[in-house]
Amino acid sequence: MTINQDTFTGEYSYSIAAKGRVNIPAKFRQSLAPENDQTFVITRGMDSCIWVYPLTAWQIIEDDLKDLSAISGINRSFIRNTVRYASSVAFDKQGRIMLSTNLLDYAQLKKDALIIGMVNKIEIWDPKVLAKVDNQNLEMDSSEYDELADKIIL
Amino acid sequence: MTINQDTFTGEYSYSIAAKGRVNIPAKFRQSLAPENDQTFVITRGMDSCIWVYPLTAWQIIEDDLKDLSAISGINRSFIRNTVRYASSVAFDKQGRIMLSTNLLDYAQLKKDALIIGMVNKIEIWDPKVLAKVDNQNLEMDSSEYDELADKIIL
DNA sequence: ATAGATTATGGGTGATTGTGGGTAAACTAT
DNA sequence: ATAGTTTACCCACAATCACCCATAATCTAT
Repeated sequence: MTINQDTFTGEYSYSIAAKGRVNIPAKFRQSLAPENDQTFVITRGMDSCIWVYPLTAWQIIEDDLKDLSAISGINRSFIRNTVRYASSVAFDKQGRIMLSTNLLDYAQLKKDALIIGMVNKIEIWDPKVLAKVDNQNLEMDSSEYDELADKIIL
Repeated sequence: MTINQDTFTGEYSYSIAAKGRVNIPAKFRQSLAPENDQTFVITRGMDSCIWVYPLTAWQIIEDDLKDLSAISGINRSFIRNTVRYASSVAFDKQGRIMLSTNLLDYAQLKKDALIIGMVNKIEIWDPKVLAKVDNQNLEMDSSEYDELADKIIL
């Protein structure tokens, strides 16, 4: 039973085969709404990881970007940086997607991959890289964390 | 599976053959709507790059330009600079288009070309030139950038 | 506990794509 | 008109990718 359509939670660890393919957890595939055509959009995340969006979610982002005029230089570089590394991928019969070497390098992925549900999107991490980032975040001032706690009631 | 008709994302690197031909990435060719007749319009970009539009998208731009009054000097020079270097090109059986030496010089293209999907259009860059422009943008005031990021939630 | 179904992971093959070059037609300039 | 140059179109090869099948591991249900 899935919680919500196009909503992802939980952590899964998979291995990346020689061809650069990773499995999308079965649960995530099931919660992907049918109108996505078994297709995700993968791109660079803001941390050293890969972001994976359901196709329809990404289309909304694209529509927003289309409204930005290219006459403004800021708009141009924003658009460029946002879509530059994005590409759509459908998963194969075994439920895997192919990752480009560009994205693999960016996320420092080698053999093992950690796949994490991030509500509206999915993140793919190298386990060691994520551990490092986690430690850094612990050292950060926790006041910002408290601010968030006011907004979201757990 | 393409994301949207006449919509382009992702980065591809190609080489420019001796004849000044560049490949249009297969994915871009597939997402080009059939009514474009395999034809693009290429012109100078506002950065040091080449802009590539689907034919039908360019026709809309031309219509918009027609509505600008020629009484204003700004309008006249805007129209002139926009249209001056534009020409339509169809890609050959291998999916390549020919670039004029004029455009090649303008974008400082030599051997390698970086092709970037910019949602409604395509950009062709020399890798080094783009790297330089990227750095400049990083140094720019980021407050406007943050504003955009607030509007478009990734 | 066992059988059946589902899931994860590996490999193989044909089709597609990128890239180089070749040839004939079209265009330019003397 | 003719020689030289450019352009359009075609073919060929190598590398890559999409698709299919096979097997092992895991989960589900009785």
